[in-house]
Amino acid sequence: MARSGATKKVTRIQIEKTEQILNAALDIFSIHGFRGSTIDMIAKRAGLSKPNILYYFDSKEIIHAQLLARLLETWLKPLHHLQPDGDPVDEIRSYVQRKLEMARDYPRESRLFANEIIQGAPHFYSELAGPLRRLTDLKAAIIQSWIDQGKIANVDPYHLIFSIWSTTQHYADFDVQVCAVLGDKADGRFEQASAHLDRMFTALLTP
Amino acid sequence: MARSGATKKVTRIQIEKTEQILNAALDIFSIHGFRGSTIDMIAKRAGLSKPNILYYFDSKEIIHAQLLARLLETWLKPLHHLQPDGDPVDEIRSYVQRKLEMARDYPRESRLFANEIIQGAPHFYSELAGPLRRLTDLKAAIIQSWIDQGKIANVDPYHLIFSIWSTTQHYADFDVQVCAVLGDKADGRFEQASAHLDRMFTALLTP
DNA sequence: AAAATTCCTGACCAGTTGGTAAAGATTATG
DNA sequence: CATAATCTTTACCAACTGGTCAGGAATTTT
Repeated sequence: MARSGATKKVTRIQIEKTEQILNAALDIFSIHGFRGSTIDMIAKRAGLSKPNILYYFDSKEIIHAQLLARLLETWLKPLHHLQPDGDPVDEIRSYVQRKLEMARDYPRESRLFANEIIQGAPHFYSELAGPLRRLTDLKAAIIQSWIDQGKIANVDPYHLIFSIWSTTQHYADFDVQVCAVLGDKADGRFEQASAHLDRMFTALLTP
Repeated sequence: MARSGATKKVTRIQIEKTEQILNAALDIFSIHGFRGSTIDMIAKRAGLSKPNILYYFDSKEIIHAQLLARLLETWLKPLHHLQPDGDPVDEIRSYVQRKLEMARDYPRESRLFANEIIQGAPHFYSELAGPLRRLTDLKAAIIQSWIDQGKIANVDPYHLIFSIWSTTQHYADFDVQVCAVLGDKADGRFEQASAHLDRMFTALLTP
C-alpha cells in the first residue's frame, strides 16, 4: 500500500522506486494519454512488476494525478519571472526564450499537459480555473500597465500570452510534424525557432 | 462486412449510417485519442449497437484511418489558397484568418489531428512526410520569393508557417484553457484572437 | 407478395486491464 | 542474529475490449 501522509517513515527504497515509477509513467502518459496508458506499460518501462507499481501507488489515477500536481509548479515558473521592472520588451522576450527552452528540455511534461487539456482537462480543470487563471490575470495586468505607459505596443495581454504559449509549446507537442516538414533542416529547429520567435514578438511589441 | 471498393452497390442506409458512425467516431477519437476510445463509446454516441458499427467498418482502426484520410484534405485546403499574386501581407493575413475560422468551426478535426501528432503520428507519419511536407515546401518557396523581392520582412518561412499553425490551432485544441483563463471574457475569444493575430502577423511581416 | 438482399441484434469468445491476496524474499533494527 | 518491517512476486479475479457468428428483422427487388 502506498504510504499515506506522515504516518509512516519514508525509506530509501521508497524514494528511489517512486521516482523511478513517476519517471516511467511520464514517458507513457505523455505519449498515450491517461486512458491509452496501462499500468503494465509503466511497469515494463520502469523495470518493475505491475503489482509492485501498485504497492507504491494505490491506482493508475493516483500516479497520473501526482504527475499533474508536480507539473503545474514547473509549468508556471517561467511566468513567475515576468516582473514589472526592467525593460518591458526584454522581459517578454526572455519569457518567450525560457518557454522555448522548456519545450526543448521538457517535452514530456509539455505533452502530458497538452494531452490533458485537449481531452477537456478532466483531472486538471480546477488548476486552470484557479492558480493558472490567477497568475495569468496578474501578469496580464503588468503587461497592460506597460501598454498604458506607452512602453510597448497596444496588444491584448491575454492573447499575447496565448501566442507565447502556443508558439513555444508547438515545438514540443508537434515535434514530429516540425521534423517531418523541415526534413534535414530539422537539426537546428530550436535555434531557428528562437530567432524567429524573438523577431516576431519584438516586432509585435516595439511601440 | 464493410463494403469494399466498387464491387457492391452503395445503399441509402449505408450512406446514412457510415456518415453517422464517422461523425460519432470523430466526437470520441478527438477527445480520447485512438487507444482511449472504444467501439462501444462510438456506438453509444451514434445510437447504434457495437456489432452494427462493425457491420459497416471492419475494425476500430479502419474507422480511425478513414477519419484521418478525410482530415488531411480539409486540413491543407486553406494553405492551398496561399497564392503568389496579390499583396503578400494580405495573402498571409487571410491565411491566418482562414485557419482561425477552421479552429472555431472544426475543433474536433483539430483535436483529432493534435492527438495523433502528439502521440508521434503512428498512423499519419507518411502523410506528414509526404503531402504535408511537399505543400509546405511549395508555400515556403513563395514566401521566400516575397522576401527576396523585399515585399515582406525577412522571416524564416517555415517557422512563420509553424507560428500560424500553432497560434490558430491553439484556440481549438486548448479551448478549455483559453476559456478558463479568460473567464467571463471568453465569449468574444475568437474575435479577440482574430484582431490580435492580425496585428501580430502584420507587425511581423510589414517590411 | 415472394424472394433475395441488406441490415441489425443478442449471445458469445479470447485477450487485456485495473486491481487484490497471500506468501515469499529482502532489508532494517533491536 | 533474531525479529519486525518492508518489499516483491505469483496467482488470481472481475470488468472491459475488439471482434465473431448465427439467426431474426427490415428493406429492396422481382
